[in-house]
Amino acid sequence: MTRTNLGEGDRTVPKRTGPGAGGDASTVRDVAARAGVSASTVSRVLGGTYPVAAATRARVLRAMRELDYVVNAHARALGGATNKTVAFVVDDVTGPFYAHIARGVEEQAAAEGRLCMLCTTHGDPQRVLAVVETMREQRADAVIVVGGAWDDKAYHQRMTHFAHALDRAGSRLVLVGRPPLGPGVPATVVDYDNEGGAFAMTTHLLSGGHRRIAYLGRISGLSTSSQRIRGFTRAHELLGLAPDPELIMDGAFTRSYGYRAAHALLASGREFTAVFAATDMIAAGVVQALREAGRRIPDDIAVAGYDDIPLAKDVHPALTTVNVPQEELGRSAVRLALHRTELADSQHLVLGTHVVLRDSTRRPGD
Amino acid sequence: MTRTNLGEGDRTVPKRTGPGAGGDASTVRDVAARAGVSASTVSRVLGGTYPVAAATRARVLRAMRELDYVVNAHARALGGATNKTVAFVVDDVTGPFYAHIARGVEEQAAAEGRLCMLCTTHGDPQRVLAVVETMREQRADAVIVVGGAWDDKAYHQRMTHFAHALDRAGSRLVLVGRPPLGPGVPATVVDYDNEGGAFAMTTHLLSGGHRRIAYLGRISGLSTSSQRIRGFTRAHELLGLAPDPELIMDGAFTRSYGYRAAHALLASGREFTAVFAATDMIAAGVVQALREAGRRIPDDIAVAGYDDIPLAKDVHPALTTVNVPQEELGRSAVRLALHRTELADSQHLVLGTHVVLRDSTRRPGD
DNA sequence: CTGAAAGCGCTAACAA
DNA sequence: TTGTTAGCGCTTTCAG
Repeated sequence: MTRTNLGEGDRTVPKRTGPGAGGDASTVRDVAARAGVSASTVSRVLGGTYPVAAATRARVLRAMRELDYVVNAHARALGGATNKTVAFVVDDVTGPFYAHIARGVEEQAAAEGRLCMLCTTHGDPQRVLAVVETMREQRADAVIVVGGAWDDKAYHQRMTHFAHALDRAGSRLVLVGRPPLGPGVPATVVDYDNEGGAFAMTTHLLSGGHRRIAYLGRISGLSTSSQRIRGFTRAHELLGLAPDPELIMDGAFTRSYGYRAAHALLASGREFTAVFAATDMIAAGVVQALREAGRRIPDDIAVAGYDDIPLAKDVHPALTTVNVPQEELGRSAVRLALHRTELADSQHLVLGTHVVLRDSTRRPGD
Repeated sequence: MTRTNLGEGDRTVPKRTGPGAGGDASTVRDVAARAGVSASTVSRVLGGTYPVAAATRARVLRAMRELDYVVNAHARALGGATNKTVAFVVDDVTGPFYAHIARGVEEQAAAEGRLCMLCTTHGDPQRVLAVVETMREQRADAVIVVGGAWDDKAYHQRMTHFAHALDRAGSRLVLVGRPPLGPGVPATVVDYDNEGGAFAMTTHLLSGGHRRIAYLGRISGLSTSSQRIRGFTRAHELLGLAPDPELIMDGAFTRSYGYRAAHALLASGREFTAVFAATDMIAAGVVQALREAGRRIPDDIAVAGYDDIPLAKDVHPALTTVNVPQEELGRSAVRLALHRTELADSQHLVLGTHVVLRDSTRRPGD
């Protein structure tokens, strides 16, 4: 409450250069002085990787404790090239899908002795570019960018440029859930089988007897979307069928979009017996809309999602969905970025996906 | 695919000191040389806050572009005291509650021109301590710690120590959703009205005619819990009632705990007409268990949660809960840490909470 | 085993 | 308006 300006009584308070000022942390030299050694010796104790007499080391350690010394990470980073930092660039931490990838990234980073910088871009390509640039300034060991890529020429070029720039600086660009930038571009890609998942799910629905399946999601611009659509279409074709273009609805990856689209679909009078939502979030909106309209799930209409976020289990009925190994994506991203001895300069890892069967597509009798 | 080792053709590739090596970014001096000026001039162009002849500036800017120059954030931070960085320490980004606070922190940090470092501690007090120490090394402008505090003497002392150490270094410790460390400790506290929310919710249930309300949550050790219990109890006392200790179940803040506890409660044969879950996560588990047991919500048993995470709307029936302004908590934390001119050294901000009425407690006829 | 000296890349006096 | 000179705190040769 009241400030004790009487001071002096405080233990372990290091030298106060000027009165009142902040930013007066103690340095190696302070420690050295107190321990009666040179700065280099203190540094050697800090590093640990050098022979120092036990007695000396003890004196130094004590001095450090007494002065409450902590190294200055910046000074340290200035000498060496790296900051022991991994940057994580994502649209929005609030989405469970990204949050789980973030967890994987953070955990692996911690396991590898790296700190994790988090930046969000709110779906703005310009901000992605800006943020990656900032990470170059920070000399991050790796820059991990998650989320759909934009089909924009200039954007693509800038990212390619960053990939080269980071590479030159001994760092690494990692793209998670995005298509590669192209051959020869030094970037690691960690992806999951988007098309395969969509294919498997569509096959599951078709084999359940569904013939008119609505697809709800964001169609254009995002690479993720086109892959899922391709799987959706391919599954149809394998049975000599073709999806009805009228049932493919373009929108956003949000709950509210699913809600609105489902209502619109019902209002349109178009027939359909199943909905394949491009994300679980969309599916949750769909479920709500169908329930409000008095349609039973899965009896009247089956609903399937994509991603397998925790929400899928909370929706009622529980959502059949495509599992994406989110945490593993994050972990792999860090691991590959930090140890890229193995493969060539352009690594490309694709993790598997699989259908998780729950109640929202269960046929009566199953 | 194949590396073009023919090189030399590459435009804008800066000087390569040794062959093959990484970490050869260009520096102010490189730029200066190329632009035919001194390093200071380049620095002035970088800073912007200093008169430089238009022609000179143009030459410098061009040189920077040609060399693909980016400042070294560490070198810059070494001069000044700060890294323009805010640290965010949290149990687990995967929880929606924390994720939303994280979003607030990240957004406000970005708005204030700060980068955001993310660290997770997985409920381990030791890791909190370690992480805060690391953030001291990073010279973060602010260290924001979120989540329940532990009633541990040594832990408390260490945190108090860090508060002083950070303060001395011109930085700031911010505690979000935790009790203050004590008077005179230079830390900012951003909290929300835990007790008030629990009180309001309990009052709501009592006024709905419920007399035997079960409370499920983590009771011991965490400050958050005891405050909520206090509100729960106080609401009873106001009506001359007292909660039945048999209905207060100690566990964890997880979905699976809610699920297990609800089943156990039913199996125990104890009577109750409402469940007040300490978090929405717990409530989700409770809802599932009750549904499995064939109890109707809210007709047989009413369920209420706490936090108002998005999940509350997805559960069926939608969850009555206590809204906590998560993003605002995060934003306030950053804002207060960065501009703490106003109040005394020990700031304490308490944000309000309020009951959000949904279906899970709706009485027939409401 | 320890100290002295140089320098990482940048900024900020102090001159010119 | 611009250049010169000194460090910021640490690591790291190179001597001793």
